[in-house]
Amino acid sequence: MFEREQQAAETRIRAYLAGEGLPDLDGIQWNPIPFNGEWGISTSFFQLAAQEARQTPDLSGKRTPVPQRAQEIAEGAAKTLTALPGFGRIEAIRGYLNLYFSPLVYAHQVISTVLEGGSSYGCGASKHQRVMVEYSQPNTHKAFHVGHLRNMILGSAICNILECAGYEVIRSTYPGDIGLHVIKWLWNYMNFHAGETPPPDDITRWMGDLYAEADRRLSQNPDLESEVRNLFARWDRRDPEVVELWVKSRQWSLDGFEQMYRQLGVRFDRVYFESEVEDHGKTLVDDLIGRGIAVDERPEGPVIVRLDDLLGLEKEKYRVLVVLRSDGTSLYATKDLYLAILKNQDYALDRSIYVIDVRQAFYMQQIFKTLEIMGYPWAKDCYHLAYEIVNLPGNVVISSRDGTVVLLEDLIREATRRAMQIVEEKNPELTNAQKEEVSHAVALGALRYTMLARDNTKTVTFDWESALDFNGQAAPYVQYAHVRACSILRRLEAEGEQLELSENLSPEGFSLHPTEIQLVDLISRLPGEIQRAAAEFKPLHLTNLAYELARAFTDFYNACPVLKAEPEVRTFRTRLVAATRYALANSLKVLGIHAPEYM
RNA sequence: GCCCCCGUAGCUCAAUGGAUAGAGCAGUAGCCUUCUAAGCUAUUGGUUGUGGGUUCGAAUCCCGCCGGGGGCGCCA
Repeated sequence: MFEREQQAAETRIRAYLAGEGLPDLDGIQWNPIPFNGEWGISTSFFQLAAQEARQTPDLSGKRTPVPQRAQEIAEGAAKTLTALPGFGRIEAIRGYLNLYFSPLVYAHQVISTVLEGGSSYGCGASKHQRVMVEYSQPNTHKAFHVGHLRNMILGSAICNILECAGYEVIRSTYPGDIGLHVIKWLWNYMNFHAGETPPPDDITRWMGDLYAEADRRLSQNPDLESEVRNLFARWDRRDPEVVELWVKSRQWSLDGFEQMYRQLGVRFDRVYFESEVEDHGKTLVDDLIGRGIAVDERPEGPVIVRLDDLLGLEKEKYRVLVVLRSDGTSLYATKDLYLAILKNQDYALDRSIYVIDVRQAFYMQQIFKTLEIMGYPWAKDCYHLAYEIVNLPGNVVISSRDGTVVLLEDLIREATRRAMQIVEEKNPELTNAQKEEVSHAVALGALRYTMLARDNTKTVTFDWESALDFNGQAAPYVQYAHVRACSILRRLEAEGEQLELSENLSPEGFSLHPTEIQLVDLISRLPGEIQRAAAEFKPLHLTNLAYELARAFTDFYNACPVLKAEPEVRTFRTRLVAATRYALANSLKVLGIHAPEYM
């Protein structure tokens, strides 16, 4: 945020190094000083000292050790950095050069920047790049369970983060609306549930129940398999009766999904149906055979792409990708290859992100490599954002077959119920509508935060107790800090006070409390952390920052009264509270967590 | 057999190659005439799985080993 001042310091340091005949650095690496209570940036000279030692051989055998030499350089640099605008104290310690900002000057600068940016503080300028994020690939006609949750939460958060960072984001979803599971469902419906419609507020459970029932009937009585095969054949002929029911029941599923998407803050700009890309995928495979990329082993074998052979690799790496079954029916690969092409045709993408669990990592590499071999230059801009799966305690994999599923709607309902209990207890004077709003924000926020506050590569173990734990390092703590900030501002307004948020112009009148400096420091990091989270696809950086912000604000809240402060201090703190509220609200917003004004 | 991921406090997890490895939970002892106690304070807790290497400096990068999980020609 203070590039100008930093630049000035950098120029002076490099001038000093040149004057001393020391090797020049490509650029100076600045880090925040990792101690509380003061605020500044630091750089170290170990690298420089080590480089110097390498360049000039030590003949006497009594050269200064690197750490000590780094300290000498730091001290020398510190001496030349007198009267540096914007900085107060300067110190050289243990090889590090620490430049401390003049707290009030910078605090004002940070706060003003936040208040000007308002609800868009933290977001970056447009990068003029268009990126598609595909996430949520549920099967229609089946249940939605907590295993799907991480994908949706991660995908939607990544979209928000990329958007805030300055990318144009296209959110896409890829429902599995065809296949054996759909036929089974249709068979069960036609034979045992004809004419029924799903309960409007519990569609997905009903759809899932009917699927489970179909599965049960068929496994209990293998003779019925032929009926299902028969129905599949009718579907293949596009029998109008079957197609009509398929369209209608698919819509039920989609309506049910939409209900959950809305609650979870998930939305899409484009829906790609599996049914939409299947035929084109098969045509594409023909094309691949014609071009000699794919080998047609039918009828004895499937159509395959020998990736290692095509790439001339000695050691196995990409192996063999099967792109069409020996009976000519399609596979995931058939469709995924065409889908990738379609996405680029539709939107001329600069990047294409796939949010899919890590078990598909190898498969995704095969797909991208095949696209590269096909000659698509954008293949290198495809990226598989892999995340680890959600397990149940004892490393039990969630499976609808084993009956280990926790339905998403049950989880959301239970979380909301639990949150409502706590709201009733903590804040009974709220209206019923307010309680509803708060418990929803808390429950969904807690679920989202827990999922996002874990590195993508780490498995999540789902258990009810920790999923519904609203204490400690969790969304409600951050939300509560936001509520307190809102509360202070509300009281100021209620006192008839004009919220004096314009520049406070007497920076000499008082000094800042350490909690204020800490808070300002964290607020100033939001734009950088958003860029980092976008670059690394890690919402974790923002859950960390949001929590630290909340904690810093709570410390400030306990240490620094606002309403009862002296007028000048009170004005400063009011501005600081207003800035904190934006920083908290904005970081929660990109995480897809609602920031309530009361709770 | 080959490839990928993980291993940090009793538990769940953090930590751009950088200064004293940090939080939460659980435990113990306290704090509501105060801007909301969904909070705060104090306190306990570590050979960062293990052995080498690179580096001025390694939880972080490289190699080996141990333990756990996942993937590898017609599942999705």
